[in-house]
Amino acid sequence: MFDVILANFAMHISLNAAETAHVKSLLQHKAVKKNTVLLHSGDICRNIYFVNKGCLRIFNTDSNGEEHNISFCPENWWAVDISSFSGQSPAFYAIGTLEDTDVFYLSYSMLEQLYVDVPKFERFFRILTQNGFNLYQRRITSNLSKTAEERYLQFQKQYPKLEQRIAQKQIASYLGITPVFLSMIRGKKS
Amino acid sequence: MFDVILANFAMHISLNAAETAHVKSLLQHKAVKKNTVLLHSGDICRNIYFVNKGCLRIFNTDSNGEEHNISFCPENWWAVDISSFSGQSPAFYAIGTLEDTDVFYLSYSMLEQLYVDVPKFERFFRILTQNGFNLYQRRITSNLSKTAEERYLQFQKQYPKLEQRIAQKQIASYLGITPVFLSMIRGKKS
DNA sequence: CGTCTATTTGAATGTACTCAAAAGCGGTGG
DNA sequence: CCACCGCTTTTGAGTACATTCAAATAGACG
Repeated sequence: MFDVILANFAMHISLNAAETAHVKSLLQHKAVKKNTVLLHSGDICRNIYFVNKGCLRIFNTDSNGEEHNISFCPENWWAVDISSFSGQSPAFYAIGTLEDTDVFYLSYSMLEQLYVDVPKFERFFRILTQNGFNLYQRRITSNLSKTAEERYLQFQKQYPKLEQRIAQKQIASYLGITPVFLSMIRGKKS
Repeated sequence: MFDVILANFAMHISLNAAETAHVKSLLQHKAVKKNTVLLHSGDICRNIYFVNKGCLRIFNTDSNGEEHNISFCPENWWAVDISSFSGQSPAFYAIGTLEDTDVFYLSYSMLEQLYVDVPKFERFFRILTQNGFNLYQRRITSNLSKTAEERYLQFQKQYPKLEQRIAQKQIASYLGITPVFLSMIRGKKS
């Protein structure tokens, strides 16, 4: 049950038995059906989610009512609107499921508690934020310099096998192109 | 001399006289000529820079030799390749001046020291990273949904007056368009 | 002042979009 | 289990946004 998330923690910090037991006691779990919204844009992001199974997306709906996916979160990824969560202010982004999904989550107050009880989690989430920062930075760079087709190939590398699990229109939204154009890109290589 | 950077710290943390004196003693200062590279891509990013006066850019040179600006850092901004700095590993990005620039900077070891001596700086730089994370996230979202012209108008808002200080080709590189096309956009509104 | 680089302008091209219609696929109810 | 409905994907034609190439003009710096 907890093995995936404990392995995730272990990527950046080492926990002893007591610390492991403590974090397990704070973690909450939820099974969520496909196409459910966990966080609505404008609401306060009260939880930080870890995907144990399934897939989330983080997206924004623009003034024309069009949704733009900024990130996919399959197994072993964390999802949060960092600005909303850290300031407990209204969210710019929404978070929703693309498949039936199992998440672990920590509320804001639980995480604050965890920081006090096991300070090394400060380090863990700092590294997580830095990695995300870096990932987005590079994504901007590659968006500046690459064509839609190149970005599509990069998506395939970054999210192996995910393409088979989610709708094309979700991928198109992530790439910043229309579903029609993505279909053409995919068509011409076979 | 230190007033701009102290005001910057004060945006997120409060320092007493002793703490202020301590951080002043750790901060190093450098005046750098226009068009100088402070960090070369591939080198290890050993310092985190604060722009006291002038303007930096953070950029990457792609495989075709083309430079892509990911960020401008005028007065009151911080500049660093966060991945390189935090891991003391080779940098993906380069950092250079667009004007004669005055920077304060902290080396990696100085910052580690500062974290030990004045732990609230952990908080300060965590917030800085979160803000950057958020900024880049939103930039990706807006790049997905907006035309070059809309992004240009957004650039003007985000960096007031900066347009007059730096070359058009730098702005075009930031927007992800050619200098030729930026010239056309600018031409048609007058 | 002269040289080098940046910017402007114009023409032709390519990349990606819109609109429209057809085909495919998934879920639901009979 | 099959038929139907709604949504997603494909395909095609025409269009708009942005690029490349080229040449002329303007600016910056020694």
